[in-house]
Amino acid sequence: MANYEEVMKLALERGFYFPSCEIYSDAPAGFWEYGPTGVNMKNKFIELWRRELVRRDGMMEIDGCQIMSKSVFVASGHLGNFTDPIMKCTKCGSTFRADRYITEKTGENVGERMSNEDIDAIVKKHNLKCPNCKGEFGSVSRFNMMFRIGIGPAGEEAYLRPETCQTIFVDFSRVFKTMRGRLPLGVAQVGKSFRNEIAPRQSLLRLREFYQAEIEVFCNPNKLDDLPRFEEVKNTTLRISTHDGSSITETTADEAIRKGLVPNKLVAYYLALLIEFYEKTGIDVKRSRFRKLSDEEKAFYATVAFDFEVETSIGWLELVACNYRSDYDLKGHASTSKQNLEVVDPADQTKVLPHVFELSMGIDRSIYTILEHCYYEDEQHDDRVVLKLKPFLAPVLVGILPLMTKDGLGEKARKIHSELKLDFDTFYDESGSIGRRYRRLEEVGAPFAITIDQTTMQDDTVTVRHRDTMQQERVKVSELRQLLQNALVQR
RNA sequence: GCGACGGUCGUCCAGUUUGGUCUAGGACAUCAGAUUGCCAAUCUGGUAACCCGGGUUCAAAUCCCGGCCGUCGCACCA
Repeated sequence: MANYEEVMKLALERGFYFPSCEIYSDAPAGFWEYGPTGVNMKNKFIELWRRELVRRDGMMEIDGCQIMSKSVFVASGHLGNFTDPIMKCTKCGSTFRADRYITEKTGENVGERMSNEDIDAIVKKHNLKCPNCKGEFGSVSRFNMMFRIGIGPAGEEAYLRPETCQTIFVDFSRVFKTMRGRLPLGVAQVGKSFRNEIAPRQSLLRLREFYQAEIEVFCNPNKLDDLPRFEEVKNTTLRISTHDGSSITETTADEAIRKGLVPNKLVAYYLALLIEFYEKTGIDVKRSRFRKLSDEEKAFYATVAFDFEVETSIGWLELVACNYRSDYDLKGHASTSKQNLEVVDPADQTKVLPHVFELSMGIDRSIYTILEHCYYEDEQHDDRVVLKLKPFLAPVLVGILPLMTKDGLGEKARKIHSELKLDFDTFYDESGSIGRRYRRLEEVGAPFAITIDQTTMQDDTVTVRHRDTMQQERVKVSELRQLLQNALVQR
């Protein structure tokens, strides 16, 4: 079983990801870049997401801006709810969430939206001191996790979006009208989001700038169990856990509804699509769960929430937040923008403000988890490191290796390479021993290596070596294309 | 953001205690050549690093200060 350090080492050595601005000593934490292999794999991950979620369910994909006006975040609640009151000890510098600390110590109810002055007053009244050093607290200040941006010469207030979905909400009305939408309608988006985390940590797992793949399903709240396509997934297994993770119930989607574990068909349907998607990424879904969040854990906009979590070497890792956001967002944007965001449900010609169920996926965390779950040390063969990536996620699909360069094998291999390289991710390598070249390819997860030898010169066949088994078979050059194509389609 | 510990070739490590032979060493990786010709072989040669900035000193990888980053703990995680 791989651990975080081994994955990290592989990522650095093989160009999956590495720290941003690393040649400068003032490079801030929480920013990482994808290298050649990483970006290739990420693109393929997104393509799989498109195939298995967006196309499968007939969703519409948009690509919105990362900088959005202040009003958006007034409406979304991020400017109000996303600012935490913080107080700092003047002596030892320890910082605390003011509202939580006071409530815990005094039982007084301190809302996040209480003014700084009022909170200061409560601190004075109870004569609260720093629990670490008994020092005095300074006055309360605010910490907002959003990055503020000044637009144009006037520095007009705007923000980098803290979640991609806000562009979906503000675009919803136009997309629905112009694309002839019908509820329930999924609107999807891949892009970057930005959060000024206090303590970014563990490379791809908690970033300040990160990729999300979000799906917002707009639905008629009165028809959450009216979903014929639920039949497609009714037998799909869902693993649902209590909020503390103490027990996991494994049931079909159908049964999960009957047992009351999932509130309705719409939610069950999308959880099922999600788990079917993750199964195809190569993540071990037996080590996953949909954890039902308690009221305290839920985001401010969510009424029902499941976190899709996967077990990794550093514990359970949240990959997707599945929130039933009700009409929180559209209502907020409707009232702040003074636009009517209701739509007509053609089935009964009634107007309705759609509710939203979202699948908010962390791409970077998913990439990390795939790497960790696919990392394999083969003890049978000198502890060779193999990334058992699915062919359709592998940065290199096939390595093309002449056994040696003389006797025309090099030319022959380059010819085969040029016939394949436009349609497949290939890697040509003629340097060093054949064994070394095989091992290098395994480390970036290449499922196949084809070797050109003397026999090739006689009968136009090559050996195809399979990454996981190291088995080889002899294949006609003319059949390579079909073989590779089949591997990509296999799911 | 606080505290503890740490930061040397792509990776891992030696050197720091006691400043001087460090013009920074090794292993693996990588590149070139030779050799072999189906599983990290061998030989030869090469590329390649003291996190950044200041200070102390005749002399700093080594000591001091500040910053940045990392790991862990606390806190945080819409």
